[in-house]
Amino acid sequence: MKNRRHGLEEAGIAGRFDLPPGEAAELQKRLGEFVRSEWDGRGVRLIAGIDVHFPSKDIARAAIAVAAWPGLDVVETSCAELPCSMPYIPGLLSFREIPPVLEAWKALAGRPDLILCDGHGLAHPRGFGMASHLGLLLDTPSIGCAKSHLFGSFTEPGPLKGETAKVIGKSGAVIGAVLRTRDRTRPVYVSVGHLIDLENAVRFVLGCSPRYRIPGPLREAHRLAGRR
DNA sequence: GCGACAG
DNA sequence: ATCTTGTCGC
Repeated sequence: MKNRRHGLEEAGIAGRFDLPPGEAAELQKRLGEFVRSEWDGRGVRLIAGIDVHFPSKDIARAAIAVAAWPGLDVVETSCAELPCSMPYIPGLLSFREIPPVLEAWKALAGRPDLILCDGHGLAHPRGFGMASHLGLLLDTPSIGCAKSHLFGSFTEPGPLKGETAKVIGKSGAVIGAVLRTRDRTRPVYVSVGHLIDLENAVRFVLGCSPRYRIPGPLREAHRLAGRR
């Protein structure tokens, strides 16, 4: 776990999203060293839900929905489109989806305190999923909230809202949580992105899901990025 | 070698 | 992710 200064030194390569698969995977391993999984207790007022849609084979459209916490009213939105930098390769999703997200983020008037990502964070083959990649680049606390499993072993959580089960990595460490956000509905997969711990990540995802399986901000971003 | 594989 | 309406279940 290196410090921010080293991160800045690697900024040049850190901003590359069109690398060959092998190089992208190597970069993930290096950048993963900068990820912090501790929450500093900062106050949260704005949560950004981020999602990316592909209106055509080679166009990526990102949408950000900024919601107030804990009320969840959407206070701002932003969208941006860019040509795809890479094809979809399991484990390298961030290299395909982050470019337009960075554009949409720049256009935001407010500065979100927390990012909710449609994908995994530490629960990833190299411990550096999209939520971690984005959180590190934006130096903002981030949470991975995926709709399906990618990496690690887990058991089924109980059937009621709020029940969880651990996701265990190759080393035996807890790398994520399977969380039921609605009674008798498929769970979501929560993991640390950056600058937060798993317990708080689960707490925020649950707090953002008063009614539906998908957290409000993510649901809204998905709707904004989708077909028009 | 075989199966798994975020969006 | 995308191609796509109605329909079954809580």
